[in-house]
Amino acid sequence: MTEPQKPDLPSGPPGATLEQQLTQWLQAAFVQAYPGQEALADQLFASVATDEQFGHYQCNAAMGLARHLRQSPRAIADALSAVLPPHPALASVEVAGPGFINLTLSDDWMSEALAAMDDDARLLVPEAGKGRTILFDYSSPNIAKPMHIGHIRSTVIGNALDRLHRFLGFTVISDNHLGDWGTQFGILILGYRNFLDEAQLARDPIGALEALYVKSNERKNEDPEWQAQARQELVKLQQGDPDSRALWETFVALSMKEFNRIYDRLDIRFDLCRGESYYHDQLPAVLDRLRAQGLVEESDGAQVVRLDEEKLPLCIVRKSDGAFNYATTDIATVLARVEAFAPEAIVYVTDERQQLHFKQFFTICRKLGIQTELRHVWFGLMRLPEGTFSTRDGNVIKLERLLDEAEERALQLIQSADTSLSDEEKRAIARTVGLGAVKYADLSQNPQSLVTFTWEKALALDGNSAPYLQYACVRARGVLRKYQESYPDSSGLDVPMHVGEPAERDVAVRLLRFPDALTRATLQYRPNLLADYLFDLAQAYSRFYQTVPFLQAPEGIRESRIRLSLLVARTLEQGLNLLGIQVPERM
RNA sequence: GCGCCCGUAGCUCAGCAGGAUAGAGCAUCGGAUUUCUAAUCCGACGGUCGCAGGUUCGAAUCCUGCCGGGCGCGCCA
Repeated sequence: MTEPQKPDLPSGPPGATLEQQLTQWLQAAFVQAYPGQEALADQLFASVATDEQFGHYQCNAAMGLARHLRQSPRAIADALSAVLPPHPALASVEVAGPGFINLTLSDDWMSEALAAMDDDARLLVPEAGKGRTILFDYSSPNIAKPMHIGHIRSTVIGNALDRLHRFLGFTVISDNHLGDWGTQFGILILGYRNFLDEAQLARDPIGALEALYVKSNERKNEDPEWQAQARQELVKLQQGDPDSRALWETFVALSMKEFNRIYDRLDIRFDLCRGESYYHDQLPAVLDRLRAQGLVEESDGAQVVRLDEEKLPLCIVRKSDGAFNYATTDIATVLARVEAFAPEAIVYVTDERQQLHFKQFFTICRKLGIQTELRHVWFGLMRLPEGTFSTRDGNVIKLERLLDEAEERALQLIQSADTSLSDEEKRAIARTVGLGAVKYADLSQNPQSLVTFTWEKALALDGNSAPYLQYACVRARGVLRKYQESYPDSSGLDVPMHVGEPAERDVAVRLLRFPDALTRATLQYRPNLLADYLFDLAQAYSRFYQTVPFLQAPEGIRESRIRLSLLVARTLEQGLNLLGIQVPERM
């Protein structure tokens, strides 16, 4: 359930992507050429050619089918190409090597397809998620602790998945499941009552709360009496003691104020912000329900669910001291979400350390008869070159400091450039560029790889980075301005999209891959696939920009290239926006 | 001990529904600006895809074992 799935790309028009159309076309031919072998048809699919010397798309299925059909791959490829009807998109279909079927798009078709893309607000991306509801659970920081760089992946990746699914037409509910309940509050309240530094609280609320927690927790670890008092405080809070409750509300309010400031800065909003406390009073009912299904046993005083059949460790659903823990809360949360929103899937975005927990609690949910797909999208832990960071070791890097630093570096770069921009404009650009760089650094790599944080990498402003993409976009838009200055009397851009020069064709072919790249990135929960695509498109466009004249080109071609540039700009901007990254007007 | 993940160029990483000579960025070196934004482009250099087996016409990609690293394994979330 936590494994990445094959993309369940919708098949067939209306609203099929180019790869889907070509795949259908190949499969139909296969069924015709090999009646009675329909079961093998789904082995045929079109994919982007590995090398453009072979064409734009290819189908490699003949080699794999040879065994099943007891024919040579070459014969199969030939038999297929013999029955393949002409395809409007293709200039040529060629069998090569051992049995590759190479497909080359026709310039005329690309020209028309680009015009259609230009006319389409969705850039030809099908609404694969229309009528479907999905809930995303991401970010989920802990109250009374600062957001540090360890929170950025869940927040940024989760938000990108959220935006991507919305664009595909899914009804998305984003929910920030705050860590706002549990044992830590007993410790914190006790610390507050004994060590409070009011001046610090006024100056730096979260820093003050964090310090209180650390100090109180240290005392707890060496002083059994203190530990007992902390437990007392927790019991008082959970029993609804007004003083305790008021303190807790203060902690939550102070933290949320800070979190919201950061979310605003990150350009992230949640539909819901239901922390663990929201489900607190539903926990006894969850235990009852587990008991009613005969799932609960007692072990060392705790209530547990055994998962021996699934070869998983047992899961504690109520501690020996009578308190509930996170597993029970998570089950309650699923039950409440299913009842309130009836989503077809609930997706959790957290780091890899929680994999076992999710396997356990997903299994229990299935035992309870929950049908909703539960999926854990996990990513590798972020660490520092010297090792894992932790609040205790005091080596955390706060998220805000990272963002400040990113903006600062972007600002320095702008200052050193010769531009006519005002200081205010420069600061605005630096904000967009710096934030984009930080987000892109996380979104452009495979989520599952472990990330070793370095300032240099997180803040890179060149190469495969957000500023590169933003810059390509800004330049692509800029040509329109120049064109209008140079040709004020032009009759407009209502011209056919010309696909002639190799550099122009490279851009055209890539533009038309946008629907496939976006759909795949979304349905596989892998924003880095979209980032890869955007970088590839931006590179192709930069080459085009550098090598092919626009304003000097003959009339007609000139307008076509402006139009192509604008389409590139729209595509890049749409893609970046779906990653949560904005594009400045100038840079 | 058991489980999950990672190991690809000097560095950081893509690629992994098996496919044609293994890609990019950074770094290094050499070029390009009377012309659309040089935060750019072109070229060079650079790899026994951790090791060893296996499956296959074909393996960086799938399977097994080993080595190295990260993380997890009943009252934290």
